[in-house]
Amino acid sequence: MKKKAVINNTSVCQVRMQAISDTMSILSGKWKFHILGTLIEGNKLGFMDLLREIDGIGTKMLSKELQDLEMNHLVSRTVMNTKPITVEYAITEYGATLSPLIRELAKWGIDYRQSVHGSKGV
Amino acid sequence: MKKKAVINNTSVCQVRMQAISDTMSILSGKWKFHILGTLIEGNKLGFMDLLREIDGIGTKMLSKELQDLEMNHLVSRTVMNTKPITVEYAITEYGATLSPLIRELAKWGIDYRQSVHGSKGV
DNA sequence: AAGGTTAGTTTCCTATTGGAAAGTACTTTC
DNA sequence: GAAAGTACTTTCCAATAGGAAACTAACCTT
Repeated sequence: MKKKAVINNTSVCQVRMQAISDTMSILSGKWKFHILGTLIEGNKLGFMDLLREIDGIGTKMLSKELQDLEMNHLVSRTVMNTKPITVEYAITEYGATLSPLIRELAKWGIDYRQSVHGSKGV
Repeated sequence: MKKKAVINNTSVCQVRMQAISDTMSILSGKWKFHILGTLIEGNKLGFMDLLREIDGIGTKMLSKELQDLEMNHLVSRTVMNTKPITVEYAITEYGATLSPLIRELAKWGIDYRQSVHGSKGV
């Protein structure tokens, strides 16, 4: 008698799995959450602002990740006609729908630190 | 006059950034959320069960990711003394604290699909 | 003309990720 | 004794991710 997978064979679970893959592929990489988080905090930031805010990121990654996020309509890019050209990056209305997710992410990380340092060993 | 980073220089934001890094490093990789999601759905699953449930994963990755999750106390591993040895993997109480995060992740992914297919273009 | 600011791009290189396949080890069933 | 099931580990390889540094390019200030 062959045992069959029964727990996640329902279409509900298939959809759930797919949904998690979708979200993670859009938000993949080391910097997406940091960029989004920063833009949610401080609306409208220039390229150099972001470079300064996000500790450790380089121009290549920042540029590439911003393009990804723009392509997915999570971030808007506006070229201003200022003296030395500046660009304003901002979170879009759609991008702002990620706020609860990012809040959960940060919340869990903070609780994690506390559970590790507060009591030793969780 | 040098402009300084002002938006995220507060300790609150530093902590937030660190928290996001922590969470993401613990849950990094292609499969962690899938494994956790599956274990949250169906409590207590064997290695082979997980292999069948999680579409596309191989033995190497499943084994490695389970070890990671076990090390972080998110998943428990119990060797049963059955005829052909079986191992029961289950979500821990601590691992279950990730439920809201995973729920948000899935929710956003589902909404994303709808926003792309429902109306074209977000 | 030199140097600084903005906003990137390009190149080169290394480290990590992750998949396929085969191997290990033990036990039960045919 | 051969096959099949459990649960892995190991090896080998290819693709991707990501960092450092240099470079482009336009404009302004001194």
